[in-house]
Amino acid sequence: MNTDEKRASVFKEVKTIFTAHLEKNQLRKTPERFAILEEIYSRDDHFDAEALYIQMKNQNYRVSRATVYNTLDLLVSSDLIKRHQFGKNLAQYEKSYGFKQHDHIICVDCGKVLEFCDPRIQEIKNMMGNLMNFKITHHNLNLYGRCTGSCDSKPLEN
Amino acid sequence: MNTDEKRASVFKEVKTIFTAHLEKNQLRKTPERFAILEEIYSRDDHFDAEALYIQMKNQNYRVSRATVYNTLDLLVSSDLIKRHQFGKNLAQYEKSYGFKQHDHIICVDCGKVLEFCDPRIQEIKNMMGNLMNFKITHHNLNLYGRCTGSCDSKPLEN
DNA sequence: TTGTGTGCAAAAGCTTTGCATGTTG
DNA sequence: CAACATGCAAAGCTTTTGCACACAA
Repeated sequence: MNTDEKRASVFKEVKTIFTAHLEKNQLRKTPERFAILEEIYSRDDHFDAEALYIQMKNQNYRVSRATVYNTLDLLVSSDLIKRHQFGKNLAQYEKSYGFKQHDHIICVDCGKVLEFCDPRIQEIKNMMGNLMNFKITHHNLNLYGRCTGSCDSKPLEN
Repeated sequence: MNTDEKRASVFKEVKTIFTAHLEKNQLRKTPERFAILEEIYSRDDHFDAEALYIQMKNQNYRVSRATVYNTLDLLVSSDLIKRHQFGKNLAQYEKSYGFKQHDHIICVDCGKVLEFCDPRIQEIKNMMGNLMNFKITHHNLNLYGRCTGSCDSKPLEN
């Protein structure tokens, strides 16, 4: 299966999941919602709401920011995307279906974001959930630092 | 030593640290900066910039939001306070001097924030720093879930 | 005295909301 | 056709910035 075929197949699956979620919550299956889902799953890496909005506009898809924000919330509820705030007042999102749960290392100089997995996180979640009497649903672990050598180490403006 | 004496002694120490930081960076030791530091260390728990600003105002201390934000940045640089974003577009801060490094469990229903420590985090930081060639400076680990029973489980408005 | 810090208000940036219109079920 | 979703623009909220004045060094 080539990349395009794989993308098409993944999109079919997430569309099914999203449809189920909409039906379960008696929400409407509008073309905008599926167009946004498709746009997100056609790209890689992290993005913010404005970037997604611009992307849609660039493809001459008529959509409003309100709908983008609304749909992002729905997709987070559906567990199809994840929302992050890497220390700034700007929400970042990433698609999550079919990807292993992972955490992030962020370079405070160049803003680069790498991903990693560590099974100890799950152990901590289980243990702390029991200890504190919490039903843990999700988590965020961000490690911040400087990527020695591999970035030019110029501090970011924003 | 009673609570007030302890507070006074802690404030003396953080004042020394802050003074050193200001001098090292050739910044001015203004009364506003120390008043804000004192206000922060006279209270417990997490707070946001606006709450701090209001607190100062309520005590008839004449200070501006600009100065509050400026000073919060300085205190973060001095490692005297920590900045968090618990999933919302609002920075939260907490004093950190004299407190053990810790992470947070947040109830998504009632907003309650608990703290915990786990030595495995440090191991993960060391391991990932080496693996990814990062010099890790700090991290955030937030566990989100529902505090079963202990909260009234009414979802928060904001 | 000099230039950094402050207060104030305006501006900026991200997100939400109100309202009229469109469209799903 | 009735309720919900959308588009658009305005408003909301947190944070930043510009400018004149104050004050630390």
